[in-house]
Amino acid sequence: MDYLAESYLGYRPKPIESLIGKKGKDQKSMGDLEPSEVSDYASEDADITLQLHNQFKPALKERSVEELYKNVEAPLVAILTDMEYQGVGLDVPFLEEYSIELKSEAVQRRDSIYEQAGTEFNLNSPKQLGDILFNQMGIEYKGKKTKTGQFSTSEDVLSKIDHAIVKDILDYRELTKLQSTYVDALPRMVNPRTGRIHTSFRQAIVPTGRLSSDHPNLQNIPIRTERGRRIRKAFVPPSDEYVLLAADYSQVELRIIAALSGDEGMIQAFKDGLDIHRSTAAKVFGLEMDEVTSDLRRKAKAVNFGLAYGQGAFGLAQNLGISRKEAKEIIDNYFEKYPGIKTYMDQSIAQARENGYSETLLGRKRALPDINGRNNTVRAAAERNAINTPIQGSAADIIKVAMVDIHKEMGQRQLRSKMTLQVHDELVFDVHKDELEEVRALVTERMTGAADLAVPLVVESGVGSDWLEAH
DNA sequence: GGATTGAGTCT
DNA sequence: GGAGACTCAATCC
Repeated sequence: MDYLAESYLGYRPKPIESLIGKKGKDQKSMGDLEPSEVSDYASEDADITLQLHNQFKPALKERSVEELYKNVEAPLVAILTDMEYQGVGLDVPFLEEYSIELKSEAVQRRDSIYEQAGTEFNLNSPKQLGDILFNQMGIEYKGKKTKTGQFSTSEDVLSKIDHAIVKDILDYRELTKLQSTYVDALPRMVNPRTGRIHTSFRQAIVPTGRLSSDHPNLQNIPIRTERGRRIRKAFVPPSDEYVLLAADYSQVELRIIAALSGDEGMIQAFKDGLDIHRSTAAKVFGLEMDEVTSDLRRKAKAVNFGLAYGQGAFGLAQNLGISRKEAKEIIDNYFEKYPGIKTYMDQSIAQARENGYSETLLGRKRALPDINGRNNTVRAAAERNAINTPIQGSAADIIKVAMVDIHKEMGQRQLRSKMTLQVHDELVFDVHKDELEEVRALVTERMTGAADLAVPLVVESGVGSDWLEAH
């Protein structure tokens, strides 16, 4: 190889260390190279590829992740490429109309704010806004300062203030966020050749194994508020011969917690197909299922949710606006009723401490060098990673397996339908109307069957002429 | 002009 | 003082 390259092409192979460095921050990826640093010669590329192979082959074996690589990550590369090429349809005229609507609303809010402040200023500057509200207008400030010593004007702080100007500010923020980040930005990203939006899915960014998406990020399209949701109406199929299919895993992270922990109570709740938050509330607050109020269900839901992140009493209290004492009681009660989960979380930390890493369902590993550190804050963060990584990462493993299965089967059956997006627990497809029932069944079956856990995996799907309808 | 900060969007 | 991302506008350097 070296001989051929050098003698026939006058090329001297570069040692691989010059490209990837030995370790840590010295590492350089192909993406970091200037165009002038990238070879014009296929032989040099091939040589570099071989050297990378020689580096990574033993490294994969060392970490026992050859199967994960061979069966999941490597096949996924071409699938993501297909999805990126396929792109998604965007209804540009719809967004152009919506932009005008948002703009006129925002202007009304802005003028109202200036009038109440008695002055005009840069409303988009948190620094100027904080000065106006808490110095000039004399509104009482109850939050904590930012790390640069400024007043925080975050939604968290503002929403606790009872003042008309604050409602206008929060409204203005929502309107301008939607407009600048989505409604105006997305049409500019339409590829002139395809007339569609082509995101980039990145496979090696997130330490837990999730994908990320950028240029544009299609994994954070709004859904929570009414104004935000409307943006999803702009995501459309390629023609009227197609519809959108959206399929998502129901409560996948909580199911993974149940399965990995082996907690009998939570496993049984999922086997029985119960409303898990209601079931949790009944257990924790000592009630029958039909005695659970919406407020108690909300609290149980917050605990279930915070669980996956290693959240403590402080965080739960903050989240629910209750006292630390009450939050602690709820959490203590929770672990008493779900003892398997408490044990599992302690074990997750203990195992990470012994190994120096956390591990997912398919053996993906995340190094946690700070897990034995002396700095309490840093160590606590590593302990939360030790809890969260197997949960978030196993969910990532599972949907990736489903994507590989579905893509393969769709290819073998020569279907015209295409997978277009992945949003962590959801897959989106352009589906030809003739194939709708076949694809819906295939997707549901493969997603459901992507892992064999102690609890069932449940998939919900919807169909529509836009992304909002498909949900 | 690039990097950082504060804010806000998603799972 | 809850996990993981990306983007925007203002501001800093």
